[in-house]
Amino acid sequence: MGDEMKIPQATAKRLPLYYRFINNLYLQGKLRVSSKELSDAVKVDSATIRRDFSYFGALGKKGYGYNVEHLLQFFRRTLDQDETTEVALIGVGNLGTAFLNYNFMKNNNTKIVVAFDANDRLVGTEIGGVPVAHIDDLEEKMGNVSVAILTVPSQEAQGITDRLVERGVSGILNFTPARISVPPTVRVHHIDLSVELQSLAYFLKHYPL
Amino acid sequence: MGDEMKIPQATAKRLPLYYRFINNLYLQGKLRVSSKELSDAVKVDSATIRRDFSYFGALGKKGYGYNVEHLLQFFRRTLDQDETTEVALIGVGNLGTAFLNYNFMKNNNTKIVVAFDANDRLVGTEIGGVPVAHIDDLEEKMGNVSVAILTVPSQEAQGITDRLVERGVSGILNFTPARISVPPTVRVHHIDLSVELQSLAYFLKHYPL
DNA sequence: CTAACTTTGTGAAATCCATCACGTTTTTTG
DNA sequence: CAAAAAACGTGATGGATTTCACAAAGTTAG
Repeated sequence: MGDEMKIPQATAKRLPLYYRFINNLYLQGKLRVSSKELSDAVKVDSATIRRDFSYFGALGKKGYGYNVEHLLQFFRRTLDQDETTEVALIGVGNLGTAFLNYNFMKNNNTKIVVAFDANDRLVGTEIGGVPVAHIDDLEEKMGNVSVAILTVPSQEAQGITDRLVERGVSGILNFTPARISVPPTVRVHHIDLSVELQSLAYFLKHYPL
Repeated sequence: MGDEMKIPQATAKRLPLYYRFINNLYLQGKLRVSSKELSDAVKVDSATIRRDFSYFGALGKKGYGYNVEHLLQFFRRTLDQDETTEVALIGVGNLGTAFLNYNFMKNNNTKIVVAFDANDRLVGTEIGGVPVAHIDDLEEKMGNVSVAILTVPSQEAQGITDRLVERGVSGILNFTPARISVPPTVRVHHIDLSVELQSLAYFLKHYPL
């Protein structure tokens, strides 16, 4: 594993974005790309892109740019694109349903393999090709997925989280407004939709561009 | 307007989060709260919370903490909670529908007032209390909303964005994987669901906790 | 009232990140 | 082939943010 453990987190967060755009270029048949072109596409400063890539060594050639196929293969390896990460989704409400129907597998190595909900009307059905099980059977039916998407009502968030952690989940994408507590070995990414909307509104009013 | 234009962006992004938790405390009848307690609740370091608050002056009292009601009133003013920001939603697919059904107005000063889609079957209906209009009538029916939520297919993203910008929208919450181009006077926040999921997977594999 | 305790607000240090600026290498053009 | 242009990789810089750590001020208990 880790050749390079020293990649800045900010860089790591951009890698999947780079990967997607490089893949698009590849599909379009482009052979080479410069940091400037990539910058226009992903809206990240070209110097930042070069810096990001440089953490992995010299991927480009001076005066030429980057070879698209080479870059793509590199990112595929780095992002483990050949190995699918299996994901469980907890809470098949509006948002959960949207994710199940969303085709995450397009340019993506993550796949929702099972969903859980407390609503008996949903249990046993399939949504977006994913079977829905009862939340009571969580421990029994979640297999060995290590990542969970949490789209339950906030009140349930901590309780479910505790069960997920107990079951060995090591990453949680939390869409509930609740800030959940986990042991230090578990990573949580929060996506708080109303905070995003409110902070956008705040920026608009107080940080005129 | 701006008494203090010098609040760090990182702080500004946390304000809505603080607001929500302080509101919860208020509803629970708590009279005071320390930065340490708040830290446990929102999972932000207590020194960071104190620093954040300090940009607005001395909101607390040494040895005591912060008076919940006072804090709440302060944040309500600061975040313009009394003035609702009207929002338009473009693209009533799975994700868009989820947002329409989601009750954004709970502890929130933003409200989706109109939605647009190209599907004639949806046009004229109401979802989550929000009327759906045809995308062709965008200019005519969006009133003077200044914020838009973009949940259209990526291919449409740039075209719709151009029309929104032309119509005077100054903030866009972009849920499409496309990186849209806007003039420098328009603020865009990207929420890229598959990037979030992939980067979480990457962190899990490469940044063991 | 005093002593022990609590908690803020903030200098100072540390960290993290983005960007500039340019030497170097390669490509392209004439 | 020579000169001009393109574009990388990176040292250095500056800016933003987080965190430490502690004096000052207030609270609580006896």
